[in-house]
Amino acid sequence: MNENINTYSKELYKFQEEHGYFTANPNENKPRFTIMIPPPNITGNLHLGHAFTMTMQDIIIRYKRMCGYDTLLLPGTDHASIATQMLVEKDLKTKGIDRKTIGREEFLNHAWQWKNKYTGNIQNQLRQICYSADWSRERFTLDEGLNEAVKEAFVRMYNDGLIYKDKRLVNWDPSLLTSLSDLEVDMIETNGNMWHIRYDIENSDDYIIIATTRPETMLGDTGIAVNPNDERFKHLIGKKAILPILNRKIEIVADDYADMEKGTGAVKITPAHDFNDFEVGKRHNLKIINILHDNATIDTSNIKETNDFIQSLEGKDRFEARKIIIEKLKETNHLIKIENYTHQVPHSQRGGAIVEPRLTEQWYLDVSSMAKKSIDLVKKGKLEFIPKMWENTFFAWLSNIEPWCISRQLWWGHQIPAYYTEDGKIIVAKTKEEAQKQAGENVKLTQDEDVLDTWFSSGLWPMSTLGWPNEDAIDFKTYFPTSSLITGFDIIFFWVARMVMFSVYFTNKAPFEKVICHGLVHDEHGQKMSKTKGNVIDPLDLINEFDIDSVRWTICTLSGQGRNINFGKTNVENGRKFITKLKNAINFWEQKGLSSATKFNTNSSIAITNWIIDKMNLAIKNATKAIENYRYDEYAQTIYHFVWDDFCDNFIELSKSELNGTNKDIILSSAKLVIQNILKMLQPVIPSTTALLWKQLNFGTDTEFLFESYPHEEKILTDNIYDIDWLLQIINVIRNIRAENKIGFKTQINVAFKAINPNMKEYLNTLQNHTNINITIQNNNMTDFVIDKDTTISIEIPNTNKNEELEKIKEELKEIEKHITSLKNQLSNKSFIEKAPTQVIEDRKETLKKLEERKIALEKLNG
RNA sequence: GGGUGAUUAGCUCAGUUGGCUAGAGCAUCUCGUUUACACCGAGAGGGUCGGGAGUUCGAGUCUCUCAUCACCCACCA
Repeated sequence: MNENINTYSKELYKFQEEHGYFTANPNENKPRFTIMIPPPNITGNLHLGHAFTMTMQDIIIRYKRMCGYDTLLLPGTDHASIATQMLVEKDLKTKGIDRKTIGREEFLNHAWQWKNKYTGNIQNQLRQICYSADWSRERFTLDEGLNEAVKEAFVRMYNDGLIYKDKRLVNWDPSLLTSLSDLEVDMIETNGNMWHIRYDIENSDDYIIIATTRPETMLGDTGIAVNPNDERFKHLIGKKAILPILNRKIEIVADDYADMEKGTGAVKITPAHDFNDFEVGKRHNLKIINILHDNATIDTSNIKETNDFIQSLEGKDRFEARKIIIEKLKETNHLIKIENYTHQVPHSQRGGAIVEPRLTEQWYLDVSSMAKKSIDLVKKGKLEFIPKMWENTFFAWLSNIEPWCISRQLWWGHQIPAYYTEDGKIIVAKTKEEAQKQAGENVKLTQDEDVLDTWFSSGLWPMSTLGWPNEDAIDFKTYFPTSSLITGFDIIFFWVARMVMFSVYFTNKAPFEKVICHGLVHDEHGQKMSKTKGNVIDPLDLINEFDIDSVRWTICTLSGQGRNINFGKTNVENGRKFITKLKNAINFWEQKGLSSATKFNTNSSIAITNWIIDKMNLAIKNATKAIENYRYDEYAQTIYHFVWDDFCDNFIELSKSELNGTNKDIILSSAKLVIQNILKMLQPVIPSTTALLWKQLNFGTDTEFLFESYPHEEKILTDNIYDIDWLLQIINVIRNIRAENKIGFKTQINVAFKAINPNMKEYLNTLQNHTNINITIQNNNMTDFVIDKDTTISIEIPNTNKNEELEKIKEELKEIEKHITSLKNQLSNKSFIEKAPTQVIEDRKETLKKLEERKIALEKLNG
């Protein structure tokens, strides 16, 4: 029992993995239950959030395995194109290597090395948390099969006209030198300035003032927009303004985009560097002048109105140029006002560079129709979100979705299967050979340099990992669509929506039946975990400090339905306490001779064994309901209370006085059954501890314990169930009396007792002898060992001389009277009687009756 | 600006379709080593369920409204 559970856990897992216990078998004639891992990025080690989501998956898989399913928990990792490339580049930089000098191929070698290292770490970590995954089916988003799937998907969608190339503004990361999708851009509130700049009107003394947060973009201004209804500027529409410094003449146009309330009401238009301006420019045929290089330094080559000052800006960083231009505007008296201004500025999610809209040619995927289909699928109930509220989020995003920019100017990823002839013709094909065939033997082809957005391949994950595009693959036929997806709500857009869209498009089916969205891990006070706050908890540290099962148990108890999972070490301490408590309880039974217990037999039972079996049945019922509904917290809580309150505090205490008597074996056999079922119910959550106990108690083999069948409710003769709450009351009252030495205490317990209890007399005698307390039975309908329902037991301790208890009785009387009055009022209310369901009325009457009995009893004691 | 969710005991949270005196864990206080367990046991205190209004025989639960907080989406004048 003192074996180090972490060590044991590793050995057990190793054995089970090596013997293929986690391996799915499509040939078995069993129902299927499949979960795909949300593939972790190979950018680092697993964090606590991963531990949560993976443990939740594993719990349900282990549960289903016990329920007789052929389970598949498919593991794998994601190449995480942009994030990984960034880290590999950074890593190379520390070695003094620049990616551009070593070239694409060499760089990819480094990236693969990186991949192998981190995949290894991740695999080990998953094994350490007992993730019972089918490693024979492990996949990586850049492996051969997935490459095949990605190419197939791309070619098909291209041929269907959904994938196309387009030149338009795109979110550009000037640090990583790649395009980004809308989702990869974070708007961050930033303190900045609003500069008011005067633009003079051509051939006039008049002028117009515009406000901007990015004055350097004026180099690319080709117009000014005012609202057509704005009286202030109506007279200027159609006239030309003179751009300061450059003296470029730009047109003043009327456009609804100009908001009269915002800024000065007049807005400068820079079509090459602002999404809205681009649209305005298109409407009014304004020129597009690009003024930035790809790394966001000033590019003067497109500026016709150049001069020495402009020349001096060439190659300067955008923010430096901003300062210089502001100074110049001050000098020339064009700067009217500087305001402090907080606004949302787009930052790259990776690396944090400020994103610039940039005019480039990129590949886009038109997702509008698959988005619609995906929405329908959920609305029709073919795909269910748990909790349901996330469906709204899903709908909201999909119902106004823009074309998805899928190309990235990176090396690490799926290279786009598009080939160009020398005269610029595009051929899209899965292989170069195929493209060559289409182009003709002698045509020189070069493949598109770009790679695909990493989410393109993860979007295909549930299909590609099972063998798609080969729809006859045995795994695909057997395990697709999968059962449940368990993941954090933060990737509903990035990942879930994309998987649904692709799956709907290619198979007309949802890729899973249910999506379970859990909250994100925060610290114990609900604060986000971050390195700067110093509140990050490493799951491996936790496992070392406590143990794997305590951690898994804690994860289970905390996995509620909320948005935040508040996690503190105290939680794990409590988890460990629970497991210790269970071990101690089992230890008690071992000492009492559990090993010699015979098989539990319904026919030979006594009050307390029936009671505990009844409680056990209730626990099994509630636990099953909870886990079936993915209510991990309720699952854990149900078992917790059953083990701690019913099994330990009450059953053991009740049994103690019986264990020397004739009922010993009956009690031991019921204890054995209960322990077995507790271990089984806990196996999905704490697989190692339960397996070890299973072995040590000689219930069976520990390594195969995970295949034991999940407990079912045990049959009891229904007329033989005892309500022994009163017995517990007696025990506790006596303990309390002894504890507080309350001499002169009188109390009375009403018995709602359903049937014969053959041990009654013996039990009471034992208690009397042990405690020197008088126990008398009132309302004496008792013939020897029978207690009727209305029997009242009173306990009395001699030497009445304290009135502390009398005070308490008086207080309770007051409370009861209040309650009785309110119940009586309710029951005499005509509308209540007419409208309330009969069950409710009956319940109220029953309560009233009980209360009145209690009142009489208390009054007697009160004297 | 649009949306979603939250607000219940000192803290962290449960509370299924409205139904008996609103629960748990932790924390606090009192008492206690009795046949496993001090990683323990017995007990106690602590809540006008964010404010207000409405529907109902009955509201923590449904509707409206206000307030505060969190998150998501959109927005670089």
